[in-house]
Amino acid sequence: MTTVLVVEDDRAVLRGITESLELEHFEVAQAEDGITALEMAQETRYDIIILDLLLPGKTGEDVCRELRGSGNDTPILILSNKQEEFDKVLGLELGADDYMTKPFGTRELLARIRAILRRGGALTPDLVEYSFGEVWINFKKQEVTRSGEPLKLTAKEFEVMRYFIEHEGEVVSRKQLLDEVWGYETFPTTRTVDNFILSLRKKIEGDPSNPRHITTAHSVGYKFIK
Amino acid sequence: MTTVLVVEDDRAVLRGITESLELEHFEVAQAEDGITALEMAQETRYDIIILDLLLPGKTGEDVCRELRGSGNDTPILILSNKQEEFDKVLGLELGADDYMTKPFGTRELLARIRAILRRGGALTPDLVEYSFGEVWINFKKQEVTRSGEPLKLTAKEFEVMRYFIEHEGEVVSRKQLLDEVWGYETFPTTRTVDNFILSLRKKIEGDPSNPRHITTAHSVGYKFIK
DNA sequence: ACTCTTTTGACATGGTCATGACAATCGCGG
DNA sequence: CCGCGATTGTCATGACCATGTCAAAAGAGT
Repeated sequence: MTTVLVVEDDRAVLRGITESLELEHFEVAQAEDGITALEMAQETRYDIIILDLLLPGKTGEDVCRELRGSGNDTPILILSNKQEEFDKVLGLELGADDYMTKPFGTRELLARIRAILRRGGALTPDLVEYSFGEVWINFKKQEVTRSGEPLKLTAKEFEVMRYFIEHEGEVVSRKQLLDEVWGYETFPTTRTVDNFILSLRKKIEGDPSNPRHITTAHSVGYKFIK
Repeated sequence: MTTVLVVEDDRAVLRGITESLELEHFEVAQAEDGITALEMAQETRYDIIILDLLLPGKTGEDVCRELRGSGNDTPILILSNKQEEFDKVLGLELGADDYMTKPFGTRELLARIRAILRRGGALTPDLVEYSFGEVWINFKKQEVTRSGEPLKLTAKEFEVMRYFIEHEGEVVSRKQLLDEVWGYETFPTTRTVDNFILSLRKKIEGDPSNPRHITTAHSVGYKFIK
């Protein structure tokens, strides 16, 4: 079981991240301030630490530096609100392994976590190619064909598609999609999701009005079937 | 699969190098101090070792000398912060195969790694000549022609082109280009990339406003197609 | 100092996405 | 089996954001 320490003072974000990680079967520990985080990290060995920069008590910067100073080399993924913040920190040779600027979708967060963990050891590689029915998708090349015919997806459509594929056979709610693909701090209406479904169906389904792959789970969400 | 051992105590640099190498499909092992590095090198046979001179525990100099002393002839590429440092070391007949002074771009690092490996025998030769559509490029001679007509690319344009060619068919993000071609310690705005795309298109595309080879992947990056 | 290259900034343009209206469909209870 | 409310399908619209493009500033090399 992979253990993750999430350090984040914004409860909403903390909860969101935790839920997403638990959904992916990570074991999650939480800290809401720098001092607690340090204590926890020194006591327990986590596989990775997700660390917000802006924290009460001690900043994430402090936490990071003190951990490294005490010889702790747990991989750290920094969350910051602005690009510039991290640039500054990077200049200070903080010793973090990666960083993300808010807002971010959970998909990206998970991808980065997996990338970091993969560096340290063994973990499954990223999804590059996938096919179902008459459709072929190559995420690396951002190319899609249906029955051999190339078709165009937008960046976000690729992301939604990827999410569906990674959760093949599961019912995913609109909220889940919004959180995971769009990110916590953006609040489009659920109508937006429907529209992406619509446009995806038009593109990948043979008969868009009788979808076979992206099916509706009424009053719950959608389900992708290979 | 080519294996590389990177020995570097600055995490940011270590991470940068690791990512670049992994992006180029090398298998990367990491060490952050001289002692660990020695152990790893004696236990496993790597195709090449990237070795920072300034290390905690044992200096890169020590590591290099001890390896050679014990009969290990794995190619070594030295990284040093200053020209003088290496000059000193070179006088000591250290037995390294090449060296670079920081800061350096990833392109240069990769070029040197490939050069060293090629000497040893195993690795595809460098990209010397390449053609697509009406365009011929000779990287060694730094010459380009389109429909037989010679045209001039700047040094950086050559590098961007080379990166595109080496990643033909893949979508590459602006960030990726900045990291890989410009090097991880420079932070030009992303506008810079666009302008290089613009100027490359003007030069190599028959109809620059309808690019066939350097295509746009909206909100993601660009893609080179042969 | 001059020239060529690279970077930056400004503006125009086009694509993408979010929203709301309305129609169609579903599920549930009668 | 029918009807009603709730949910989803569908489309048109406008705002916004990413990119195309150019010009000028900054930097590098000679």
